[in-house]
Amino acid sequence: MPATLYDVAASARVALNTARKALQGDPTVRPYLARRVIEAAARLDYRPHTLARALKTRRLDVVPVSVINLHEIYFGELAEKLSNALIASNLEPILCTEPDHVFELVQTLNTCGSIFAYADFDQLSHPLARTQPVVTINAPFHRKANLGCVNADFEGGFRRAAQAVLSRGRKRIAVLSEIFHKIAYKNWPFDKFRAVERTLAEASVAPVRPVGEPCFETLGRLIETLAEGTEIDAVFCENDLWAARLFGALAARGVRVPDDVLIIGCDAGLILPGCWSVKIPIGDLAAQAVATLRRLLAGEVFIEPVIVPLSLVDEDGKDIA
Amino acid sequence: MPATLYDVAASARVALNTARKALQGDPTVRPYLARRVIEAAARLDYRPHTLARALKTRRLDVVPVSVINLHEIYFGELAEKLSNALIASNLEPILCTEPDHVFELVQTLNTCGSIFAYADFDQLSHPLARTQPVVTINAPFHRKANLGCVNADFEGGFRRAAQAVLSRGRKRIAVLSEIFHKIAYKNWPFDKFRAVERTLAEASVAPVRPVGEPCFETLGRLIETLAEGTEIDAVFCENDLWAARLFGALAARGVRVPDDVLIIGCDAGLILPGCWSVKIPIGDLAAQAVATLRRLLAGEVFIEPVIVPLSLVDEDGKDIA
DNA sequence: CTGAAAGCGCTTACAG
DNA sequence: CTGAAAGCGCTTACAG
Repeated sequence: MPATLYDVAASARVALNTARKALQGDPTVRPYLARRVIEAAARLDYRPHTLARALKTRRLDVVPVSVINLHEIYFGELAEKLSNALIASNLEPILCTEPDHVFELVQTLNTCGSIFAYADFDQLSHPLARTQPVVTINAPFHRKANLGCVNADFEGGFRRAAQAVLSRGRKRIAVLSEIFHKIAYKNWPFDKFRAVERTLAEASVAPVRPVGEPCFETLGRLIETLAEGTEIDAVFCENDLWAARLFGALAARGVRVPDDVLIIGCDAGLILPGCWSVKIPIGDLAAQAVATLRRLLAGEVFIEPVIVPLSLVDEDGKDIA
Repeated sequence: MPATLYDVAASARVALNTARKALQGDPTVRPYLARRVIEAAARLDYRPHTLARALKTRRLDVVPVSVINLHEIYFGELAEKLSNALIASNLEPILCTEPDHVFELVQTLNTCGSIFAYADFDQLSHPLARTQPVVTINAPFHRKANLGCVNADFEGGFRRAAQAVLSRGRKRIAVLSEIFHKIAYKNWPFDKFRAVERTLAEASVAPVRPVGEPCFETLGRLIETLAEGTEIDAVFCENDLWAARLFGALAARGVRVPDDVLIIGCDAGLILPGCWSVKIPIGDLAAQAVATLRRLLAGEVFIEPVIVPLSLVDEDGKDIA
């Protein structure tokens, strides 16, 4: 049975409230009493009971963090960085994989705010913001009380990446992405590859893609197309893992990277020789998200969206102009 | 202000306790009253207050899960699978990146058990097991009350992998692993590559490695050694990411995979053409961990360790004999 | 500056 | 089968 505040007070021979004040460093407690209390607490290995406190104060310093797809390296790293940033900020992170689950938690525990790391949850995050601060990461911005918003600048990042590819004289440019294949032109707000398409269009370069489809959906399809003799000299991939798979498939067929085909991945976990990668500054996203949450908790109501820039790097992590 | 049980009872014109029983489906409540209560609860959008309940029952159905290094694909996937398995089992997962943090949570919230997904935390998990069930994943087994243990069979898996490599006639076998380089022979319990070494030794094959070192620490070092003319025809890598990096470095130098060098990765996230990978059944680990926790919660005190087998697969995910 | 009382929302005996 | 009372461990007025 762990010691309660009552035990501490009894052991220090003071009133309950005095014990509490002493432990919270309230200066209105006489020093010699405070000392007695603190010693008693140490002796009894007293720890405040978070539940009881939260029940009374109606506030648990717990922040549910919704991060889906933890098996993807981007989300895993984001979850880790968010956790660390919250702890450093004296908040208790609770990672959830299911966004609905955050919703439940918030209704049922007295959480103090939450963070959503995915675009598609307006219908969850907005009602939540009526009760308490919510920060979204890479979700569309809405000007709304208690709602913060931190976004990576996919548009700018991929525009610059496309320009860099064009500036190297590449004109037969393809996109390999299952997601873009599925949701292209569906008004998805963070459509990396639409920025690429727009940039190509401005340079009057038509992307290489299967007739009637927005891009290559599978690696097999892309390789097939190459084998049929269609020329491709650069490929934007959904992420670094797909970039590596493409690298492997090309290497197995004797296609040289980057001489024949330049490969551009994303997320910077793994950049193979000659490849490029668009780097998402995950640590910055996490830090900005927690900073925004802090501002909301401190009472700010409307906060402008925070935009975090991306960069384009080579295999050594060096910036590419 | 959310509705409380008191509100529901008042609205249904029954006593507090009757309302509670009705909501919990207690058959001793008269049906017509139960109906009134349930309707009132629905009308008021009542949700039981988890904190208050836990304060009284001294039991929160929350399971802290300690998973470090979430940015690594293995841990990310494990965290995700554990979360899903716990939710499916009606327990509330709380993911923590810091193991010490779990310790704090358990002392401070009334959690009902916890899961540690890393080997090195005996000094945390064992004291915890005095209070409540603890399940470790890939940690050394200790016969101890309230302590469950689920382990992947690294020894067997890598032994079979090494045998498969030998059976293909490869004799110049190297290991590329920063971790093994650091902790080899330090009694680390899940030393994948020690199993490889033993298997080679039994076949009287000496591993290829820098003089006086347990293995290659960096990719650069391995490539250098190859360039100097040392023959290597198979490399065990720490994981699939390093396998891919090695693949890339070899491809850039015109070395053929697997003809010249066979690459064996681990974790099966990413297997490039011609490579092999030792597959850790993460879903099974998670399922077994939750099942073990359930048994401990149900009152079993001593549980034998659960061993989950690994498999060796090729780029298509097919088993290799 | 200190201490006794009420109450957060629930559950658990227990009396009717 | 139903309902009034006590209490989980804290905090928050408030009286001394």
